[in-house]
Amino acid sequence: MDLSKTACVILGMLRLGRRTGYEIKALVDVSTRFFWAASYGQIYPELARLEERGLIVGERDPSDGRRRTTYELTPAGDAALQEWLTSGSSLHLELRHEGFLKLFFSDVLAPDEQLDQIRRIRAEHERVAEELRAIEPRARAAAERRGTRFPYLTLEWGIAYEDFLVDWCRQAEARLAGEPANGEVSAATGTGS
Amino acid sequence: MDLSKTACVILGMLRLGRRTGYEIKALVDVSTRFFWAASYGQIYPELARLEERGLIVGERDPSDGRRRTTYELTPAGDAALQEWLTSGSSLHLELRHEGFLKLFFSDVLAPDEQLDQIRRIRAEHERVAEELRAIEPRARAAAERRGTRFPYLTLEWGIAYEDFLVDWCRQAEARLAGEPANGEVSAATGTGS
DNA sequence: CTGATCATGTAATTCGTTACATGATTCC
DNA sequence: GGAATCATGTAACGAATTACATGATCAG
Repeated sequence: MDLSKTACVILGMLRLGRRTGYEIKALVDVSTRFFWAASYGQIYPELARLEERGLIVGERDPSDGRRRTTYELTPAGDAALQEWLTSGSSLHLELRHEGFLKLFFSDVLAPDEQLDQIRRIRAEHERVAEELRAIEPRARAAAERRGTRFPYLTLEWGIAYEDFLVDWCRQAEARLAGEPANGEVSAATGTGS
Repeated sequence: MDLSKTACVILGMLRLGRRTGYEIKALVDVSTRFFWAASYGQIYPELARLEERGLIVGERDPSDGRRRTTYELTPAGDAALQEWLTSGSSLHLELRHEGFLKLFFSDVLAPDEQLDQIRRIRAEHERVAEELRAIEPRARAAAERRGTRFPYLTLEWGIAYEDFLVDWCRQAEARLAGEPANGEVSAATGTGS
């Protein structure tokens, strides 16, 4: 079938109910965004392609004036979603983390700047963790209303994930602050393995 | 200065010593790849641009036959690297995780397929964790040889990160296997909070 | 009546991967 | 001699963001 990942996101979101492109984008922004983002520039063209392929159907709201098209899955679209979900093909996995990239090269910095580097990473993840916790009540309500379980589970994961990163930073900061900048200062003590 | 992230990777790698494009790519593949990847299609054009801007200089190996150009930082390149490292501009942070995307939509699957979904995520991270552990001895040796600390620290992070993901999956699997598919079967017990 | 939100779209650009082409050298 | 590795590049493509343009509706 070769669907783009954006197409899969759209099919998945429509499986939860008929929606406009605008609504899909808004949903993505409070749910999958943290592990799979999507922008208008991807969503609208993809909606057109999916309709052309018969995987979704759009219905133009007759109340003309503000134009508005809600889409829903066709049986073929539902099948395509199921196929993607159950196919064992290799999972796209990609991380781009500028904070750790900077940290990787931080040997050339002064000790206090090195610490700052980690603190900045931590601040970033504290911010995201907060963002996720702000979403949590809504997600819980949606789960009960819709009788779904996995959107909430992935949110729990997101919170645990951000908390892990924050904790790791804290520990690294402590280690870095505790140990001398490099082996030279207290070479006598020796760091055993 | 507006450098591309690929440019920053190159400057950082050259800061560790003079290298060819090929060597930079090989280094990236065993170090930053896990949080910042780069391909030949990015590296070679970027090397040309950086030389044009005077941030690096290439020296063509005179032993012609196999052509080979090693690059090193200019003082301007070194300054540009420092500036990027210490600038407080917002950090690019992006995750694309198809496994969790599938998990998000997994309410439509049968219970055993739901479990498989998490197992596939876990298998993936177990694989990466192994990969990182295989790199560890080389990284430790390189750290001692070069007297650097942060490349090794980020590797430690990578291992802890993958281990965290594996653990989370294991726990989610246990929860999912333990609890009935949805509230209907044993609604009497009630899931407190 | 004004700003926020709903709503749809496109164009330009950037970023990045993949595949291919080429050829030398080194190790077995 | 042949396979693996070293080495450099480019062309085509795909993925994604950003900025822009447009306009309706709704809440205050």
